[in-house]
Amino acid sequence: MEREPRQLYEARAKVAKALAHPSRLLMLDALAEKEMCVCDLTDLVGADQSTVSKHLAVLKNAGIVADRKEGVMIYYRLKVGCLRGFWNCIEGVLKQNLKEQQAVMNNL
Amino acid sequence: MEREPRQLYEARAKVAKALAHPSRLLMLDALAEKEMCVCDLTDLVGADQSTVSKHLAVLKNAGIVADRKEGVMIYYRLKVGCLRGFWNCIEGVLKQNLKEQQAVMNNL
DNA sequence: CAATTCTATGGCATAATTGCCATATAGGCA
DNA sequence: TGCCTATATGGCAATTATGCCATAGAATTG
Repeated sequence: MEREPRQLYEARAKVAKALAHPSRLLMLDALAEKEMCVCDLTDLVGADQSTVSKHLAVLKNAGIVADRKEGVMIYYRLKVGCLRGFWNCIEGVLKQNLKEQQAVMNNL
Repeated sequence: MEREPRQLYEARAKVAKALAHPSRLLMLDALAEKEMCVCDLTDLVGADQSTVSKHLAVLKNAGIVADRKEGVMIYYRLKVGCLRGFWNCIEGVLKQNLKEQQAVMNNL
């Protein structure tokens, strides 16, 4: 039962950190449908363009998205297909937690 | 194409934040095999016991682990089954990224 | 009860993240 | 060339995360 090297967990943590922000998760959800330029994503998120640009840099650096230049605009696209299923599973668990908590409240 | 409410992304971000630390990921990997007490996890991680306790509180608060008291000891167990598959997928993507980067380096 | 062990919490210093402003860079167009 | 648009980056202040120490609480044992 060898534990895997610390390096692996730092790599994973980098990905998890990139996911750990509501605006970035919102953008990823949008990018799951189609690629979008920074201007589109800026409208979507409703933050300063420089802020969105930095968020995208985080996602790109983590390997979660890729970009493509077309004229002046830069289009970002999702590179990872595991997110939808992952969040479905997580949300299932959290919903179950809620039910259990409510059951406790009701003295079940 | 309604976007889901901001609340959802904050809930997801909370889970992602809980995952965003190498020590916590190491513990989760260990807990995937069997439940462990705080003392076991403290040995595993090699940090101060109070630090490990706080990490566990983060995981518990995010709904990722649950605990059980037995005498003086508190056993933590994994509550979420999606992690193994998620990291497999992520690591597959990252490995692919590496290959592509190397190909670029070799002027393919 | 006293002593010991296991775990959680408060407090604090350090480090990392976040978001905006200002500015730089680059492409498109007159 | 000059101007406009789209994007990225530097810098800074405010917030949040991290980790250790000291300590508190709870169960066990003598």
